[in-house]
Amino acid sequence: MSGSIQSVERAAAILRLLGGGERRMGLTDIASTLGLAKATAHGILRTLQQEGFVEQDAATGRYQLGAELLRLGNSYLDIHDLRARALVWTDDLARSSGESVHLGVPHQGGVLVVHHVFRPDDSRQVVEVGAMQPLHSSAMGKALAAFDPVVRTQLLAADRPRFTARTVTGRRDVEDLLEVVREQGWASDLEESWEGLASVASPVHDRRGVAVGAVGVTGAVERVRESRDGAVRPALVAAVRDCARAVTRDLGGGRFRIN
Amino acid sequence: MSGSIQSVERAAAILRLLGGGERRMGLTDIASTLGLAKATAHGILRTLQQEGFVEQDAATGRYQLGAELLRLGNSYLDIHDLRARALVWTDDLARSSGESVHLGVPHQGGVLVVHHVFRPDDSRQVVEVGAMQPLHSSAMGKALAAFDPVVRTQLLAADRPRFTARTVTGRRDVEDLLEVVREQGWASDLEESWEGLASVASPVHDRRGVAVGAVGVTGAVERVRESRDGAVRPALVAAVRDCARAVTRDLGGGRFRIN
DNA sequence: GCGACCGGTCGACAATGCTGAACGGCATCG
DNA sequence: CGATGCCGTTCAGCATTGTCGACCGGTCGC
Repeated sequence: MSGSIQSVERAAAILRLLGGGERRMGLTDIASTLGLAKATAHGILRTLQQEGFVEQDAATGRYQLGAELLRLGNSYLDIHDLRARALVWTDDLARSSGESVHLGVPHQGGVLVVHHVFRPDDSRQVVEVGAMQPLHSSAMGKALAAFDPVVRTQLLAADRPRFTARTVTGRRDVEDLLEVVREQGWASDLEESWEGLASVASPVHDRRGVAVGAVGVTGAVERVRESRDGAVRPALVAAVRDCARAVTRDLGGGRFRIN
Repeated sequence: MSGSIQSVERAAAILRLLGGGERRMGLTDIASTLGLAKATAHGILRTLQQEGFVEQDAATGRYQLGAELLRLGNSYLDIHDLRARALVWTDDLARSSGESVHLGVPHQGGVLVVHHVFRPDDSRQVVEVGAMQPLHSSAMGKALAAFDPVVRTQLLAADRPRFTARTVTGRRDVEDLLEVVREQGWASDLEESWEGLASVASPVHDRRGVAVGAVGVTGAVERVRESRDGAVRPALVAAVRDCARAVTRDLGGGRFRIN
C-alpha cells in the first residue's frame, strides 16, 4: 500500500486551508471546502487543537492556526544547513551593499524566504522569513528556475499573475528571460513584483551542482539601478554573485561550477 | 468517541520529535522512540514528506522537518491578533528604551516569542520569533505565570532547570516571587536565564482580564540595572508597563484593570 | 419566540491504516 | 572479497480505527 495516510493528508489539507486566505474558519466551512463530513473534520481539528497546531477562538468557535507551528517552523530554521552556512556571508553582503538580503529556497511553486538580513540602517523593517515569493517575478525565483529544471517546469506550468506593469507573464518571454539568466548567472526583478522595489539574485548550488537556494538583495529601484531606466549597478551584481559563490563553496560544491 | 485521531496524533508526535533534540533522525530511531512499528512510522513520514512537513536527506535517508512548517508558522503570525495590535507599541518601546523588545504568549509550559523588535543600533542580532523561553527564569514567563493560574500551575508542576547561579528553582521561592510580581505588576529576570542578560516584562490582558501575553525588554544587565547589584531602572519598568497597558487597552480589555 | 445555522456528539459500518515479516541496498567487518 | 548486520522500504492480511449521516443543543437574527 504505497498510498498516503488519509487522515494525515486531510490534517495537512486543513492546515494549508487555514494558512491561506481566511484568517479564521468555521467547522462547516472547513468541512464543505474540503468535501469532508462535519464529524470527520471535527475529529481531525480536535486532534490538531490538542497538539497545538490549531487554536479555537473560545468566543466564536472558529478555528485558526496554532502556536506549535511557529515553534516547529523555528526548529526548521535551526536544522537548515544552507541557512546556517549562509548566515555570515549574507551579513557581509548586507553591509557591503547597504540593502536588505534574502536567502530563499524553492518550495511549492514559489520561493520560501529562510533568511533575511535587514538593510543596515535604522528604518523600520519587518521580518520576511517564512514568507513566499513568486517564481516568475522575483529575482530569487528566476535565479532558481533558470538553474533547476524542476523549478523551471513549475514556473512554466503555473499561472503567472501580473503584479505591476513590468511583470513578465508570457510563457515565451519567461523562457527567453530564463535563458539570459542562465547565461549571465544572475537574475533581476525591476519593479516586477512591487512598484518601486528591485532585486538582484544569484543561485547557490550544492555539491552535486543542483540549485538549492538563491541569495538576493532588495532595495529601492533608484538605488539598485545606475540611472533611471538604466542597467543594474554592476557592483551590486558582483557583490551578490560573490556571496552566492561563497555560500556554494561553503556547501562543498561548485568548485568547478561558475555562477 | 471523544478520543483523538490516532494517526494525526502520531504524526504530531513525529514532528515534535524531529523538532526537539536531534536534527535528523533515521526511521528506525523514530519508530523505536515512539514505540511504533517501522512500517507505521514510515507511512506517516511518507505522507508528511509528501505534504512538505518533513524532508528526507537523499543521501542518508534520514528525516528532518520540512519547509511547509516555516510557511505555516509565518501564516500563524499573520493571524495573530495580539501580535498585530502590539506591533506599533513594541516599536515605540524599543525606541524609547533603546533595548530589544519581545512579545510572548504562553505555550506548552513555556513562553513562545511571537514578536521581536531589534535593539535600535547596528549591532548584529538574530531574530528570536518562534523561540521558546522558560517560565521560571524569564521575565515574560514570570509575568504570565503570576497572572494566569493555568500557567502558574504549569510552572510549579514542571521541573525548573538551573541556567545560572541566579536562577530561582525552589518551589517555595518561585511562589513568593510570583506573589511579588502579582503585587507590583511586572517581573524581572536578572541573569537568571543567561549570564549578563536582564529583562523586565509586564503582562497583557484581553477583554476578559486573562493574561494572554507579555511584553518585555531585554538588554545587558549593566544597562537594565541602575547600579551593580542595584534595582531595575524605574524608567525602564515604567516604559514596559506603559507598553503592556497600551496593548491591553488596544485589545479592548483592561479598562478597569491595573497592571 | 421562531427558524435557521452552527459546532459538537453518537453509534454502526467498513474502509483504513496498523502490524509483523520479508526484501534489497549499503556499508562495515572479518 | 564474501558475509553480516543495519537501514529504509514494501507487502498482504486482519481488526482496529476513522469515517459517515443523522441527531442534539445552543445562539444569532429576523
